[in-house]
Parts: sequence; C-alpha cells; structure tokens
Amino acid sequence: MSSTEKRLSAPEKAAARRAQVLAAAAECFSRSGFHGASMAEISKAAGMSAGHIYNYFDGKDAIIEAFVAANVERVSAIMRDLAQHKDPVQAMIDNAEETVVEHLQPNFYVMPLEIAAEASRNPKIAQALQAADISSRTQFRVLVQRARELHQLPVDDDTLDLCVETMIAFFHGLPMRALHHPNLNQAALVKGMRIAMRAIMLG
Amino acid sequence: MSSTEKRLSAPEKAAARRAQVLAAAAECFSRSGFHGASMAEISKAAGMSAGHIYNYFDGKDAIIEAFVAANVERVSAIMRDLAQHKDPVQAMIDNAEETVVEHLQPNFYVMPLEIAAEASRNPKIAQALQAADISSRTQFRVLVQRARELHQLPVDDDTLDLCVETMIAFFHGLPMRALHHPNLNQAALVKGMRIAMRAIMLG
Amino acid sequence: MSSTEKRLSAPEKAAARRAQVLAAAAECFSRSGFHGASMAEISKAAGMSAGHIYNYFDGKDAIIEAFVAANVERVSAIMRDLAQHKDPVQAMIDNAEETVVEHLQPNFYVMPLEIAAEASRNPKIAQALQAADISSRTQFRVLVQRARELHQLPVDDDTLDLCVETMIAFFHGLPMRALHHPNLNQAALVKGMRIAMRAIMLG
Amino acid sequence: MSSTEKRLSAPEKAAARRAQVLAAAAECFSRSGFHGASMAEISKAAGMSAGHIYNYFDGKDAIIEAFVAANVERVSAIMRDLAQHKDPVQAMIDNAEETVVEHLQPNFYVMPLEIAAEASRNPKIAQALQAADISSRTQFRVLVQRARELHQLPVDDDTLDLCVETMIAFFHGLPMRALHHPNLNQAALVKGMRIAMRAIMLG
DNA sequence: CATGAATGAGGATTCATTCAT
DNA sequence: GATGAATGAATCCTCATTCAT
Repeated sequence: MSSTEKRLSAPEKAAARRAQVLAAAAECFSRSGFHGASMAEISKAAGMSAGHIYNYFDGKDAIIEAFVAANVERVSAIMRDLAQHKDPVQAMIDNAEETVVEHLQPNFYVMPLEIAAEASRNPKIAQALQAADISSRTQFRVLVQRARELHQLPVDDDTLDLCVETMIAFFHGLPMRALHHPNLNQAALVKGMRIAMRAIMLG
Repeated sequence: MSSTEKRLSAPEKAAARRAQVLAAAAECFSRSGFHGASMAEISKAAGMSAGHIYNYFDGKDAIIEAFVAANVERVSAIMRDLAQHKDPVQAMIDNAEETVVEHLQPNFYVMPLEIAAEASRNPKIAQALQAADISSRTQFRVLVQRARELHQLPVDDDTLDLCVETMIAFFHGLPMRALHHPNLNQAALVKGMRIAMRAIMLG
Repeated sequence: MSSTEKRLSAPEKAAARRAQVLAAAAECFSRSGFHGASMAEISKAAGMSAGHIYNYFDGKDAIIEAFVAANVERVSAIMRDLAQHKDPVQAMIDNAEETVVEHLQPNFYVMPLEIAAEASRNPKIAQALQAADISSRTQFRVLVQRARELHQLPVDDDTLDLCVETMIAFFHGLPMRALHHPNLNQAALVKGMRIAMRAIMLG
Repeated sequence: MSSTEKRLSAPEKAAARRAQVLAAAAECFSRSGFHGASMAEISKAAGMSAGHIYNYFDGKDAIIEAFVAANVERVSAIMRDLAQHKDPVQAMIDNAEETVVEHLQPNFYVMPLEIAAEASRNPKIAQALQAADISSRTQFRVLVQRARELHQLPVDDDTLDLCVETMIAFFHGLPMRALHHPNLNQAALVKGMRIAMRAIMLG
C-alpha cells in the first residue's frame, strides 16, 4: 500500500482526489481495459489534467493496483451481508436468483475478468487478489461453519475446505459463463446453483 | 476463415509458418498478454522477421483471432473424450481429480483468462467464444441426456439446461479459483466437485 | 475546418504552433514532396518533437490539407491586387513581365505542381483546389467584365467564360513551362503573353 | 539511358518484358502515383513476380525513369502529326477542339502532373523532361516557321521563340486547368484557344 | 494546487530489395 | 529464367511521463 499512495499536505482532499481518479478509472478500465485505457482518457473522465494525476499516483500501474485493491473486496461484501443472517447458507440459497442475475450484467462481470487476466501476468496484482481471497474465504469459512453447526453437520477442516473452495469456484465461474452464453437459461442455472449449494454445504 | 487466413501458393509450408507464428504467439501472449506482447517479441519467438509475419496474418488482431480460434476448442476435446464412455457423467466424476489438477497449472489457466478479458472488449473474440460455447454445450447436452436416460432420470429441456449451464459454470470457475488460491486444498475441491456433479446431473 | 483544426485552450499560442508546423512543412514538402517528407523531417524543421505535432494536427494528411488550404489562395491575392486598378486587364498586361519572372523561380512553381499531383489522386485536395478555383475565377470574371465594359465590349456569359478559362489556363501553364525549359527566352514569353491577353480579353 | 537498362542474353524477349513492366507501371502510377504504387502492385499488374522485375530494372527509381522517358514524348507525337499538314498552324487551330477534349480526360492529365511533380524534386526526371522539351520545341519551331513563311510573316528568332514558348505554355496549362475546373465551358475554351493561336502565331 | 505543452521511446505496419530454390 | 519467401529499415502514430508556469 505504501507504494501506491503519496503523502500530501491536505490528506482528506487528497483522498477525495484519489477516489475521483479511481472512479474515472473504473469507467475507462471497464470500457477499454487496463492497457487500452490511456492516461488522457482517465484524466478527462476524472475532470483533471493528466499531469495532475501524477500528484496522487506514481503512474498508471499504481492506479491499476489501487483500483484492483478497491475492487477486489466485492466477495467480502457479500460475506458481510450473509453474516447478518442466522443461517448464512440458507440465505445464500435464498439469494441465489439475485446473485445470478447480478452476475449476468456485463458491467458486473467485465472487471473481474480484466483483473484476473492482469493478475495472471502481474505479480503485484496477483498478490492483491490472493490477499483478498484469504480474507474472503476466511469469512466464508466461518459462515459455513456456523450454518453447519446449526444443522448439526460435521465441521472438520477438510469438509470446510471442501465447502469453501467448491462454492467460491462456482461463483468465480459465473462471470465467465455469462461471457460465453449471455442468454443462458437463467432459471435453470439458479435452480442448479441451489442444488449444488445444498449438496455441497448441507449434504 | 477468409478474414484470418491468407492464400499462399505453397500451402503446406504456409500452414507450417502460420502454426509457427501461433506457437510463438502462445508463448508471448501467456507471458505478456495480448496487448503486452509486441510484434517484435512474437517475431523473435517465431524465428522470423516481424515484417514476414504479415505475409501470413493481416495484422496483430488476426493473430489474436486465429490464436483464440485454435485455443477455444479445448472444451470440445474434453467432450469428445467423454463421449467414448458408456456413462459419460460417471466418467466425468471419475476424471474429476485429473481435471482439477490440470486446471491448477498456471500454463493451463492463464490463456482462458486472457481470452475472456479480451472477449469482454472485443466483439470478434466474444463471438468466437460464444460460437465455441454453443458447440460445447450442445455436445455436453447430448452426453448428459444419454447418461440420464441410462439412469432413468427425466431429460426435459429445463433439466438438461440446468445440468449443462451449472456444470460448465463450475468448470469455468476453476481457472479463476486457481488464480486466487494457488495452493488450495486440492483433494477437498475434487471431493466437492464430485458431490456437485452427482447432485446436479444425477440427482 | 473542423477536420483540419484542433481546439486548444491557449488559442494564440496554438495558432502560432500550427503556423510553425506549416512553415516547416513548406520547407520539407518543397524539398521532398508530400510523401517524401517524413514526420520526423517536419518535426525537426519545426523545432518540435514528432509526437507533439499530433497535438495540433490529426495526422500527416491534415498537415497536407492545411498546407494546401493555405497555399491555394495565391491566385486570389493576385486578383485582389488587380481589383485595385481602374482597368484590371490593362494592369495585367502591364504586370506581365513581373508575373512571368515570378513564375520562373523554382521555389514558386514547385509547390503548385506538387499540389496538383496530389489533387489528382486525393479527392480532399482536389476539392480544396476546385473550391479555390471557383472563388478565383469568380473574382477574375468580375474584373474582366469591368474592363470590357470600360472598353465597350460585349460581356455575355460565353465571352466571359472564354476570357476567364483561357487566361487562367495560360497562367497555369507557366510553372510547367518553367520546369520544362528553365532558361527560356523570357522577353519573348512576356511579349507573347501580352499579345494573348489583348487578343483574348480585349479582342 | 545506360543506367536504366540491363544487358540480358535474349534481347528481344527482355525488351518485351521491360515493356510489360512499363505498361503495368502506367496503370499503377496513374492510379496511385509514383510513390503510392508499390512494387508488389506493379508486379501483380505485370503478371510477374516482384523479384523478377529486378532482372530488368535496377529498382523502382529505374522504372520511374524509364516510364517517364517513355511518356515524355507525347508532345512530339502531336508535332509529327502536325508536320503532315501544309499549314501546320492552321491544322492546330482546326484541331483545337479535339485537343481540348483530350486534355480534359483525367486519364490524360494525371500522368503529366505526376511526372512534373516528380521532376521538380528529382534531377534525373527533370533532365528527361527538359531533354524531351528541347526536341519538342525544336520540332514545333520548324512548323511555326514553315507556317509563317507561308503567310509571309517574319521568322526572326525572337518571334519564333515567342510563338513556341507561349503556345507550349498554353498547352501545358490545359491539364492543370482541367484539374481545377473539371466541368469548364469547353466550347468557350476552344474558342479562346483559337483566338490565342491566331493572335500569337499568325498575328 | 493545477495545467497542458512537450518529449521520446516504443508499437504496428509497409515496402523496396535480396536470394535460395 | 522465374519465383516468392524473407528481411530490416523506415514510417506514422500513441502514450506514459515530466516540468515550466
């Protein structure tokens, strides 16, 4: 993190500026990709001169890194929501339709794919992704454990690993599935997800 | 086809050259990405001058397209293998470990991610992906139907959609999962996949 | 206009830069031709980096177009001068020597030839040339009419066409003549032109 | 000349090949200009491999030179025709319409303009043009002299220079005029030319 | 803080020319 | 003779980055 931030005299304004750039970057990155988006494009979207961006970020790579860091937490957000429920697994199953619909929107699935592709070549991005994944799966693990205890199911390590890895793999597949088959039978997929969730986590 | 190929008089040599370029491109693309790889890099890897490549491909985009076309059929190959078995679903379940291990190799999962990211911005690539997907899921559908008939399970359209979409989504998630958690508990994931397969396709 | 100009915030400086580029282009174009002159050559002559030129012009074609637009008005300037005289045709005849001498200078006749050659292949340039010609011959027509009325000669359309087209053809021939015979008998040509002018316009 | 030809063992076939290339070049040059036409384009038009052309010409420049040499004689051809007539000047005046019509065809006027532009930058081409001009004007001079003697008009050097230079300048202007005003009043121009011819050569 | 003019390295692409076959 | 595969230099253009103002 220290490598992607710069010390500035008016911290709160600087943070706002950084956010402004990142918001603009979101627009440009999802439209043109990390490498297709130019600093000029970003600066225009940010309503700020290209040169000025360099007062807040060390360069384009730093913007990408900061952007990824900010966008990588999405799964965690879902976890926090689920954590509210008494039976988080049941909540997941109940939310399945909503989740699928959300993932079929191009403006939802484009950025994860872009980020993944970048991560597969850029170790810094990969690290950010993996760090976020640790946090996500740790949170998820707790929720699954709670649910399984509620259902009086075993909660040994391997079983929890099984639930966590399999389920997250599933969610990770949705953006790719949407890309390959934009008009898929949504109802069928929702039904299939529910079956899988139940079988994996409550079976 | 006509847009990504060029007619040359010595067909077999020309085809060899094209293959040579595509092989070099594979190396460079997976190392640097479609946009990060320069024609100079590719030409060096192909052992041929940059200019000469243009005798075989209309430009970098044509190389990417041809490369994607050649790499997009992998799922189909898996389908063909499965089609050999009397009970293809059981064969999938039996092969689960092998499949997972394969997908955990970086040199396996990098290109699908790169291709997906490109497809999310490049309509031509998206079309290639979607066309390949039609063929894959049609093949897969047939296999699932055969297996379900064998097991005397219903084979209505929605049910087959459910099996096909959910299972493919699952497989699509593996590369992303591998990227996010390279050292995941492989045995647990295999076990989870088997549970999911059985529940979805044979439940 | 909009296609050959770019809006920049400091208008007067931008205009100066554009002029600087066009001046450099004049040098390079007349030395190497439109296609022989490279952007690197132009940028060096303009004392500015090649990349920077693209902040003022959309590309080399835009420079050529702007350059042609700026150079195509020369005939109009002559017309404006002639318009000052009470008897413009007599003024032309009086100026004949000066006109011929001017057209014999290589740095006068090179660019019109280059422009003409370009126009014969490039529709945009052809259009610019033809638009300028409309204006030139309209102005010239008025002058001839005034002179003929002064001399109490008929001013019907065909006669005015005759004067305008024939005389301009004559002037257009001078650069080519100079190119084919650089050391021609200048005095004889001047005398010939005067005879032709009188016969055509005042006959 | 010796620099644009190559000694080959079967002279007559070689000459045919050279002619074949030059004919192809005519097509390509008038379509794309000297610099816009590629060797590939020419070789295709000539029905011969690009490499093979180098057996007959030292390079593209040599083709251009040879092409210009072959195309520069057009005025001379007109002279030869005129020489047939007892009163060549009267023949010119009679032919005026035909001459104008011919010069208004784009495929007539394009090449002279291209050649002139090239000559203004390439000394070799300029020399070819000027050499051809010497021959043209010498022939023309003889014809004018004959006609003037027929009409019992003075034939001193300056007067003949006047006739020759002024008239040729006129003809040189026609292609440029056609380019600037493709739909000009042809009849008026013909009439104007006749007036000018009579005034200059028979006045 | 903020601008945007300016740079220069790097990228894709074209093309005259060569040479092994 | 004849081919066309192969080269590599040159060209136009883009873009991240810097810096004077």
